[in-house]
Amino acid sequence: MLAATPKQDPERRIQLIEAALKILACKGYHSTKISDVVKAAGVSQGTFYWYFQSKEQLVLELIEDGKEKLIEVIAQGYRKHAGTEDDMVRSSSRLLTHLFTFADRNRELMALLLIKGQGADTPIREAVSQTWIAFEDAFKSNIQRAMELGMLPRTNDLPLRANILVCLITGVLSKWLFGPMNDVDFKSVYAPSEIAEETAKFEFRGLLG
Amino acid sequence: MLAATPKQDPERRIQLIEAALKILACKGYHSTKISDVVKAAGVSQGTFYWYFQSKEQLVLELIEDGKEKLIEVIAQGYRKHAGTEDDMVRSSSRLLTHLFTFADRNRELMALLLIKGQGADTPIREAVSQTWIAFEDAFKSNIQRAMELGMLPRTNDLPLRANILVCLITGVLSKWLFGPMNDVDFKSVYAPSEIAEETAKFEFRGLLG
Amino acid sequence: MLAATPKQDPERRIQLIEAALKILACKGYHSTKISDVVKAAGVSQGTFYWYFQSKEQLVLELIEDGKEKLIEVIAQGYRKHAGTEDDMVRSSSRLLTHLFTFADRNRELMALLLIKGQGADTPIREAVSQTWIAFEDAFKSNIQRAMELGMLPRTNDLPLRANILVCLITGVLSKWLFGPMNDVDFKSVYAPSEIAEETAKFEFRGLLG
Amino acid sequence: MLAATPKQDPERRIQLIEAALKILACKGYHSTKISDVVKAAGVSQGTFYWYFQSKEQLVLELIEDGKEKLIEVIAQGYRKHAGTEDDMVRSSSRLLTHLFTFADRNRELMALLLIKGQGADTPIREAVSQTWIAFEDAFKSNIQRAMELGMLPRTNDLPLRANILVCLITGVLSKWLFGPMNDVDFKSVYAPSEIAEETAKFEFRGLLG
DNA sequence: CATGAATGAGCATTCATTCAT
DNA sequence: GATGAATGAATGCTCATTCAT
Repeated sequence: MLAATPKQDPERRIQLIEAALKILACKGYHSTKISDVVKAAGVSQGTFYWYFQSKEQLVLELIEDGKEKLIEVIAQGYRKHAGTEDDMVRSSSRLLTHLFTFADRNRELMALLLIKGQGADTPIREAVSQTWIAFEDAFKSNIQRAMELGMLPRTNDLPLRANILVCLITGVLSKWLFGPMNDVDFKSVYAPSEIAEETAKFEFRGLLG
Repeated sequence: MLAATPKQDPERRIQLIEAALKILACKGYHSTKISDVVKAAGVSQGTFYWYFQSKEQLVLELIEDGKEKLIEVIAQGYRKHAGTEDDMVRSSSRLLTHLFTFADRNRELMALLLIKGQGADTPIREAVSQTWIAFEDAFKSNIQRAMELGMLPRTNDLPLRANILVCLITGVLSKWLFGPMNDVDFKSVYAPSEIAEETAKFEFRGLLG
Repeated sequence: MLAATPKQDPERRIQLIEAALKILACKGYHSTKISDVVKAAGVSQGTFYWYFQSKEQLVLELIEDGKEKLIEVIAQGYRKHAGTEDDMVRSSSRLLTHLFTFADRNRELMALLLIKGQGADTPIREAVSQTWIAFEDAFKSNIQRAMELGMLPRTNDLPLRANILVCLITGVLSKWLFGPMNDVDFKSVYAPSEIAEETAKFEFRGLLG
Repeated sequence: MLAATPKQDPERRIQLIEAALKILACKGYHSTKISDVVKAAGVSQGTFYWYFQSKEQLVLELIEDGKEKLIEVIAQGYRKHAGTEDDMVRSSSRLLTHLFTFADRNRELMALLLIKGQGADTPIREAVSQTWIAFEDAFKSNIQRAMELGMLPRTNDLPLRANILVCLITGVLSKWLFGPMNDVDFKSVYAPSEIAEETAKFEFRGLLG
C-alpha cells in the first residue's frame, strides 16, 4: 500500500538530492555510500529513508527529473518554417548552445546520465537508456521536420541518421564536460557556444565542412 | 621474467577470462562477483587467484589487452598517398568496417571499454580513459596526415576535430553494438560494413552529405 | 574532537572489549575471530565495526590502555627519601604487590601483553614492545633514584640492571599468572603479596638472600 | 595406520627445517606460510607434505628437538661436590655461559621457544610449555643439590625458587637475544659470557650483590 | 519528523592441504 | 619421490536498510 508521500521538508529533500548528485557524479553509483550522502547533507542516516525509499529509488528519481528537463531544452528547437542552409546551421547551433549551456549548469546530472549511470544496476541503466531514447526521439522529429521542409536530403533511414546525430552530440557533450578522464571538475577550453557551433557545423557538413 | 608469475594452464586462463568478460560486460564491475566467474568457468574460488592477482588486476589486464588490439586496428588506416574525396570516404569506410567488425567480434571487450568501465573504481576508469586517449591519438595522426596531403581543409583546431570525430565513432559504436538499452546481446539490423559506410559519409559530409 | 568518532554506547563498547580480551587472552590474536567476539558479546557482526575500526585497531587500543595503567602502577613506587636495606625490600615488595594485584585483576590484559601479543602482526608486536620499554624505563628511574640515595651500589651499567630486573619481574608475572601452560585461568597457589615479597627478596639478595 | 616414515632425503628435510625455522622465528606461526617455506627451501609445495604431516607437526617436531638439546645443555651443570660461594657463582656462570652460547647459536629455535611459540595454537603452546617445565625441572635438581650440599639456604619452597630463577633466566635470555623488539636479528652489546656472569651474580646476590 | 545504533547478508581474498601426473 | 595446479572452507570487513526512542 503506497500511501501518499508523507509530509516532507522540501529543503531537506533538495539538500539530500544535491549531496547525492554531487557524490554520484564523482564516484558513481556503487561507490556512492548513503552514509557519505547524509554526512554531506548534514542529516542522519535514518532521515534519508524518510525522504527516499531506497538508494536506487533516489537515483531513478534523479534520472527521471533529468530526462524531463533535457527534453524540454530540445523541444524548443522544433522548426516552424523553411530556411537556407546557413539558417539551419545557425538554428542548430542555437539549439546546441542551449543544450550545452544547460549541460554545463547541470554537470552532475549530465555525469549521471552520460557516464556514471552505466555502472549501476539494471533498473537504473534502463532509466538512463529511456532518457536517451526520448532524447533521440526529439531529434528525430526535428530532422523529419527539416526533411519535410526540404532542408535536408530525404533518407529512408531516418532512425539511423538520428541515431548517428545523437551519438555525435552525446559524444561531444561527454568529452566537453568531463574531458578524457570523465572528471566532473574538468574545465574545457571551449565556451558552450563555441563547442555548439563547431558541433553544428560538423553535424551538417562533416570533416569537409 | 618479472615477479615470478606462476606457471599456468593457458586454457584455464582463457576460460576464466572469457567467463569474466561475459559477466563484466553484462553486469558491470561491481556486480560481477568472483564467485559467479568461477562458477561459470567451472573452477573453484581459489583457482581464480592462481591465475589473477585480484579482481581489479584481471580487469586492468583485460583493458590493457583491449587497448592494444584496438590501436592495432586503427593504425592500419594510416594513409600513404593523396586521393580524391571519394577515395577518402571509401578509405575511411574501410577502416571503420575493420573497427566495427573487430568490435562486433569482441562485444564484451567493447562493452567493458565503452560502457561498463565507468562503473568501476578509479584505477580501472583511468585505464579505460587511457585507452580512448590512445584511440583519439591514433585518429589525430590520421586526420593530420590527410591535412598534410591536402585532402582535408586545414584547421588550427586539430584536437577538437579529432575529438568530435572520436565522439561520433564511439557514440555510434555504443549504440550499434548495445542498442538503446546498452544490452550486450542486442543485435543491430545493420551489418558492420553498412554502419561503417554510413558513419564515414557522415564523418565527411554530415547530415547534408 | 579527532576524526569524528561516532557516538557510542559505552556499555556496548565495554561488552565488546571484555569479550574480545577474554578470547584474545585465551586464543591469541590470529585465532580470535571477530565472529566469536560478537557472538560472545551478543551483538551482530556489523556492530563490532561501529565501535572499532578494525580487529587490529581494537587490539592496539587495548594495549595502549594497558600500557598507561601499567605505568601508573609503577610510577607510584618512586622513592623520595633514603632508608635502610629492609625499608627498600619492603618498599619494593609493596610496589610489586600493587603490580601483581593489578595483574591479577587484569589477567586477560596481562596475557595479551606478556604472551599473546607476540603471535600478532608487526604493529601489535611493536605496541607490546613499547609497553615493556616504558615499563623498563619506569624501573630504571626507580633504580637510579635508589642509587642516588646511596641505597644501591652504583653500577655503570644501569640499563643492564634494569633489564635484568624487568626480565625477572615479567618472567615471574607470566608464570605466576598463567602457570606452566600459559593458561589464562591458571590459579596460582600464591597470593599477590606472597609472590611479590618473594620476588622482592630475590630482587635484592638473589638465591643467597 | 602410521607406516614407517617413508624414505626421505635427509638433506631435503634439513633444508625445509632450516627454512621453516628462519621464517617462523621472524614472522611467527600464523604468519609463516608453507608457500614461503618451500620457496625458501627451493622445493615444491607438495614436497613439504612428503616430509611433514602438516605445518603443525613440523613445528611440534622443531620444538621437541629444541627441548632435548636445551635439556642436554643444562644437565651438564649438575653439581657433584660442595664449594665456596664464589665457586657457586663461577659454576653457575659457566653453566649460563653454555646456555647463552647455545642460545646464541640457535637463535631461531630460541625465538620459537621463548617468543613465537605463544602465538600459535594450543598443541604448540603446550609443547613449548612442556619444554620450559623440563627446563625448570633441570634447574630444580641443581638447586636441590646445592641445598643438600649446604651451599644454599634451605627453603621449604623449592619450586617457587626454581620458578623465579627460571623466570630470571628466560627473561634475560629473551631480551639479550632479541632485544626490546623481539627482533631475531637483534645484536646485543654483551658477549654470552658477560651476560651470563652478570646474570649469575644477580642470581645469587640480587641487586645488592 | 529525526536520530543513529544495530543488523546481517554478501564479498574478495588467503592458505593449508590434496592428488593426478 | 617430486611437482604445482586445484581446492574450498574460513574470515575480516562493507553498507543498505531498519526501528526503537
